Amino acid sequence: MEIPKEADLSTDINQQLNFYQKEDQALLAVDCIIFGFDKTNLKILLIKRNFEPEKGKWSLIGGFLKKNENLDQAATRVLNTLTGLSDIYMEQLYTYSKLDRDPGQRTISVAYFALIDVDSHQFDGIQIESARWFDLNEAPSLIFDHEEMIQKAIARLRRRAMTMPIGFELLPEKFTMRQLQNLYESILDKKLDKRNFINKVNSLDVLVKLNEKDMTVSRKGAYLFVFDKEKYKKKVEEDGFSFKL
Amino acid sequence: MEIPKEADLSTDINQQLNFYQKEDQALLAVDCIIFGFDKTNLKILLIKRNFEPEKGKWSLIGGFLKKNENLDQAATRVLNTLTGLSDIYMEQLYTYSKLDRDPGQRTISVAYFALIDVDSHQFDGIQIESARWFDLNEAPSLIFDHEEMIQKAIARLRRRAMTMPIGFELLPEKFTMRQLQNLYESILDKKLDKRNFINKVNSLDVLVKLNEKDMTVSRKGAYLFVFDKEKYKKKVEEDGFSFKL
DNA sequence: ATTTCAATGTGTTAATTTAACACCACAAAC
DNA sequence: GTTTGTGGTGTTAAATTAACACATTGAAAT
Repeated sequence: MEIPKEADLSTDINQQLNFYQKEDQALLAVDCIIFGFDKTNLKILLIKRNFEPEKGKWSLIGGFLKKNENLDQAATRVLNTLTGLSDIYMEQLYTYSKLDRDPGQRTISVAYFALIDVDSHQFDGIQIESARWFDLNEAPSLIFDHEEMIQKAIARLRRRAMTMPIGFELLPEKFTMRQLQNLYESILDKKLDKRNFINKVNSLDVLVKLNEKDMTVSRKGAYLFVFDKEKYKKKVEEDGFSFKL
Repeated sequence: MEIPKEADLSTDINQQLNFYQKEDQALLAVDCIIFGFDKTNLKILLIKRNFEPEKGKWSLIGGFLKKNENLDQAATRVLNTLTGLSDIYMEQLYTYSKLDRDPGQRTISVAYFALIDVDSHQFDGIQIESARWFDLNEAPSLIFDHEEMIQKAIARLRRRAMTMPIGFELLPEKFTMRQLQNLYESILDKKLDKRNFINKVNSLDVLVKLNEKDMTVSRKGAYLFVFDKEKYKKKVEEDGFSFKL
């Protein structure tokens, strides 16, 4: 469906009628809160803005909705354009609409959050020359309402992590128990008991222990695990099983 | 902040610069999922559309975002205009952006859900001549993606009801334990054990039992309770207490 | 006056879940 | 062969949740 520009309206007789033509229009943006995990810490990806307004300040990556795409597509496109990444877990978070949130022009922004494994995905260097990973607590101050967005994203991530197996989006395919626990400790921002954690994870019965060790992590090495997506799906369908950590 | 029309852009030199002027604009709507409770059943408020497109079909109440208001204000205004109600619990739900979701014109819609007590709030009759409360399972089929919105709203309401004391927004100030339980059973769509429910509610210690009975409800009558908002707030602040039902 | 009825109100116990807790094993470095 | 850092493993107490049944009330019907 076309959105005729205002100038086109009068000549728009053979197209779909425009029932709402006297209503105000607005600029719609998407901003992406990108969480990453580097086997130890939870991080977010920020860029230094290279355009006005607020050029040179740190911000979330973002872009504008185009007339021929929906918001999910816009968020995916923005993420892909700036990082080269595709096939990433993304979820709509909240829509921000304060009148003066963007001094450049009245803009409504739909925030998305994304989860990626820092180590497995190498970015195309050109696209991210001004991008950097920041530890959650060490992030610089950001433009507009981007910090508010991040706070909400963290809260959402926490809730999701407790009830859905999205944590695995942040890990490489093979991971150690300790890495998984580190991830959850980062997300929840609290220490967990090692034995209770393992017991709990094992009771969910959706991990497969490999006959393979990660030797980089200690003298002794640590067994690697993979998340069994199929088994998880089957459980959800059959027993109405739900991931609760 | 003004949003200049496209036609104004060339003359817009004394105003704020428009950095993003070549970007597409879009029409932004808000739609409200209004939940009500009539002491027995959970209901939603729908209206028969009296304008094109889809005139005569049932829909959520909705309206367009104006350039001088944010989305929360738009949702509040829409609700107030159509029902006369103000001071209502509202919460942003999700933003819908499928390209052809509204055949009238490409429109992005931000859904809000609202909670009101059916009996305490009498509507101004004129504004709602075409509005009706429907039982959740008896709702007619709706225009656009409004049914999808309702499904999401129900899911959100369920989650909220388990962790925040928003249920009380749906009840009159004074209510019986049975009404409270009916409400939760409606929201969760399952039967709860009477004694366990009361034990749980009492253990939260945020209700005050009045020396007053609702005699309409049975021969014997049932004690009335009120939710002690102050006590609740104090608990949240002091002990980090969280409402968990 | 007695009975009926429909709804209220009230506690205990078993089952499950969660939380607390400590020691040995291994392999590399020295 | 001793030290060192990390991995790996079970049990018990505490807290929470779930299951469960019967007496009370007061109006209405007889």
